[in-house]
Amino acid sequence: MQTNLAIVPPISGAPNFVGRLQVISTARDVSADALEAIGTVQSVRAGCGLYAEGDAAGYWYRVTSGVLRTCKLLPDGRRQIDDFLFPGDFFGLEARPDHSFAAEAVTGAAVVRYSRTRLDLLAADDVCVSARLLQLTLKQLGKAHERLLLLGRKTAGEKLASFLLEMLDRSPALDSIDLPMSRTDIADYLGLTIETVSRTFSSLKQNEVVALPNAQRVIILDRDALEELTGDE
Amino acid sequence: MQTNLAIVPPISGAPNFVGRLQVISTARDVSADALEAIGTVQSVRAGCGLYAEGDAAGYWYRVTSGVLRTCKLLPDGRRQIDDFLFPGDFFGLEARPDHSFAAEAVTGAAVVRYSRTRLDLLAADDVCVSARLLQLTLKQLGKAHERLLLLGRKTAGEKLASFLLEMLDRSPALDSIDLPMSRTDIADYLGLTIETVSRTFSSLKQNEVVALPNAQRVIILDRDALEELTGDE
DNA sequence: CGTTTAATTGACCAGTATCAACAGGAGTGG
DNA sequence: CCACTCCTGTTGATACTGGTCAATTAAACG
Repeated sequence: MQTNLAIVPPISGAPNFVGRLQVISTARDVSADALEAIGTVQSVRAGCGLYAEGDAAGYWYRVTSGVLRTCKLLPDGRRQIDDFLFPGDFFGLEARPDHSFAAEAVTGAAVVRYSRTRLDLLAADDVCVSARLLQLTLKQLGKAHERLLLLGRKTAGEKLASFLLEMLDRSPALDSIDLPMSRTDIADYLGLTIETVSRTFSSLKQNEVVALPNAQRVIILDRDALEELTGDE
Repeated sequence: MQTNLAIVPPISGAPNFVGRLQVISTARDVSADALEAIGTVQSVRAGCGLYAEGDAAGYWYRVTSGVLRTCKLLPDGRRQIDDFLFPGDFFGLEARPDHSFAAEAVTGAAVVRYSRTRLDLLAADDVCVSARLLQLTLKQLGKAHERLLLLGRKTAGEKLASFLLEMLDRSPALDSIDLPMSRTDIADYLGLTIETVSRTFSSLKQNEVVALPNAQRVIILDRDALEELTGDE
């Protein structure tokens, strides 16, 4: 899917770590300026890991381009994707000293990373920074709770409908989506198998709720129907 | 199960709101003191709601006694319990101006509540407070992610084993649990039905992993076996 | 083009849900 | 004190959603 996939192994079990660093500074206000001053750019190839579960959580990240995923694994290989991360999203800040989940690039991606210790110093100094961190974390918590309901109580059809509307929200287009992730990723995000995801897509196509010119592209034909199908009224 | 259940309707759909207020102050350090100074005690009867989904999120709460639950509902009545809250736990802080989930008492309970606006003022003033808020929120986020894996990828047996070990951690005893919540609550916490929860309990009893003198009491006979059964090694 | 990988589709199966009956306590009233 | 009722939990029979295994198609890459 990506031109560089052949160079580095895109296996999620043991991802490669690739990066190149460079200082940037995109000032907006005082605290944003202070924050940007400690950030360095890092790029990750498609399929590569940024960090693994259990790695030291020394940095906090913001996506500048591309898409990443955070995920957890059970010892027997079952996987749960916690979140897909799009440009503008933050991730990697955790309560414990090491990461409780892995972060991997879905497509080629670039992130800005901030040293956790310097971030803590900044937060200790500037109330605006700490308030912003809290706000962002609370937003993530709210999203996680929404997903608990999805995973615990929704049917396959409701899960996929919710997913498509979520992706549509993040899509530049109003009525179409270009899915950057594979069916396997979607399945592991929704707590389903790839076959069920595929079948549910086919059913949406059959019922003319969406059109599927190819596996990546989704054209929303009937947004109202899709919203009905989410289960949350 | 509770003596006052007959007095107030314990229906989760439309919970009653009962409370009584009183200023307290349990100082430890400067910021804890400042925090406690703005807290008021409120008590909630078993089965009653503290707030509903959609209510203004004007307060932040800490449990002092009893057990509560936070939950979300789908329009057709399906319910997902986000968390059970025990003494010492905090809840109710959210990104948006109103609550995205309801909070209800499982048993008779007492909470301390802090005005959100006064909390924000305190956090803006005292870096210790904001750091503590962030730390607590990050811890909650970590727990939510753990639960995503449970709901998305674990089997009924693994879910119940994980649940029992979680409850054991919070239990005063080392090898027994007194479950404060009903089978329905456990089912809605684990994304199962009450029948499956009951059957899985019976199977654990059959295999002599636990003993069940009555529906509330669980005696752990084989902790190692229970840990094996969680799926996360 | 041939090769490889991802996605779809089909047949069948299993885990969990659903529906229903039954058992065990707790509270109520005679 | 003993039925009687109500409520919660357990157990059984059966159904169905979604999983598993396998074959096929489609797309990507050299």
